[in-house]
Amino acid sequence: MTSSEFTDNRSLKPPIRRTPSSSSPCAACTVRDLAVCSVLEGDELDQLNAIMIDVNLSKGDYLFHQGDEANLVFNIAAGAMQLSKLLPDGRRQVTGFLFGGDFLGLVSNREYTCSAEAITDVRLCKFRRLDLQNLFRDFPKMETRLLSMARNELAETQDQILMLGRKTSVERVASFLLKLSDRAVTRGESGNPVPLPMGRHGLGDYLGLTTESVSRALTRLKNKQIISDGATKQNILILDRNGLQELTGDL
Amino acid sequence: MTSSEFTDNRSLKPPIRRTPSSSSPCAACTVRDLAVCSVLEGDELDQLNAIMIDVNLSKGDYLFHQGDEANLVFNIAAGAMQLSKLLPDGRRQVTGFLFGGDFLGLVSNREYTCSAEAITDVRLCKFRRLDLQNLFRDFPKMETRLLSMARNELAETQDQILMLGRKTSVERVASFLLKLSDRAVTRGESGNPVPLPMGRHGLGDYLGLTTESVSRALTRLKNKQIISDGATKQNILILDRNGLQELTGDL
DNA sequence: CGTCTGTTTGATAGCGCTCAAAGGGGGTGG
DNA sequence: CCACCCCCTTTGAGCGCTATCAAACAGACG
Repeated sequence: MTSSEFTDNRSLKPPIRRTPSSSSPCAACTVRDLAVCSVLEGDELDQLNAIMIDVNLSKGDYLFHQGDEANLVFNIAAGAMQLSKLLPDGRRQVTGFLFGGDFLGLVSNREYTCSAEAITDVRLCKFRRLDLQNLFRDFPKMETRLLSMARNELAETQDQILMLGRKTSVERVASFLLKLSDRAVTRGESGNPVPLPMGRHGLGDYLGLTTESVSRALTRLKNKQIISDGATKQNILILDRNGLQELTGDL
Repeated sequence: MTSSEFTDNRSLKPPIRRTPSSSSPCAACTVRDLAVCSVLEGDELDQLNAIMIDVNLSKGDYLFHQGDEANLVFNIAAGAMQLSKLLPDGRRQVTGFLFGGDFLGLVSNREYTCSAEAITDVRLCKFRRLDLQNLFRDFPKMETRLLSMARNELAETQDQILMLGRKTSVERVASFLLKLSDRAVTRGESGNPVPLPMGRHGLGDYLGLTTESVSRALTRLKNKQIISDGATKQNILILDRNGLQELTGDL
């Protein structure tokens, strides 16, 4: 394990374009520096590419469902996905949103513990779990990288727990907007206006609120002149970032 | 990565005692089969032992605080600890309880993202993060094991998110009692009565409730004859396990 | 232009929080 | 050994935040 793998990469700089050192499609990937693949180069990428299958999803497609046998893992190349868990009576909890560079299937052992739905058109790299496992044997640094990503995911998840357990509806929405903005910056976008690929329903199910409560929280933020509608409802313009930060409850 | 590392070990059997194959203290450890160390043997354990420092904590002691520089990681040998995050205004969220065999410090990169408090007397193995890192270079299987543990922790954390986001107070308490009971079984205990080393306050801060709400939920379960007080308030007797399961909301 | 879906706004209700006080158990000192 | 005290837990009364139910509104699409 290199020492850099132990450092915080939650605040990654925008991806740096590399000069293609190989003919594999990976070489041109725009999110490679964010993904597992960032630790591989040249010939190694070719080997990864050999076991990779391209998959395209349309908005609304489910990639897998909670309880499906988890033989496949994925790497998101472009687009956004939503992970959710369902209670038998229909209550739903969205456990996370995934974007380009995110790894999908890390948690699962025997079966997927949640469902994965495309909330935009999505392009992803599919791997048979066993194939990837075999590659780990040759490139242990991939496992190191995956552990590092798991560590970050765990840290994020615990922030979510704090949010769900102790924050008010406005604090939750404020925290979420800032987080989404930061993530957009990580992917090399401006982060303002904040892109909201998910609907209010998905948002509510992520924040532990109803769509109505999300809507009311947003209205209150608008009334306070802290945010405003972007061009569409899928975009929110942050007018007063400091004000928004103060309303997160995190200070 | 061996294929067994990809299998679900959330339902581990009670620890199997090994015949000591080495003179290191680890050989006699009762939770070794649950911990990172389970993948090491004989000579390898000696190397682990060489960089390990024994630590003892009394109930109430803090091992580290949120924001401290995270140079150390730990393995809990015996006792129970409580991890918590604090908001500036004093609201607290307990993110997890750790028991024998659990790894402490997995999440952290630069600094600890939460505080760790001993809720019973605790014995633990302390490692300098860098020392352990170096050992990973020699024994990549430790990293594999750690990734497997991270995967399980992530799965548990997502159950917690579902609970905090979508469950009622009674469902939260019911889920928690069953989970704690299962964990006790994993450690080789009976699981009934359920040991509750944490106070009602810690419990509430874990469940996203107040102590009063926890108390009321427990009272309701007692009135329904589903649980009853154990010998002390630190123990709860499950009278009707099926009834308790039905009240978790998970069916 | 009409329909359909998703969002916002409004009125009301309920669950869990807050504030308050009583109950209980363990430890300490007399 | 008992009495007292302190802290934790339980119980009670009332309130507030978010859910629920319902309807108006808006935007996308045919």
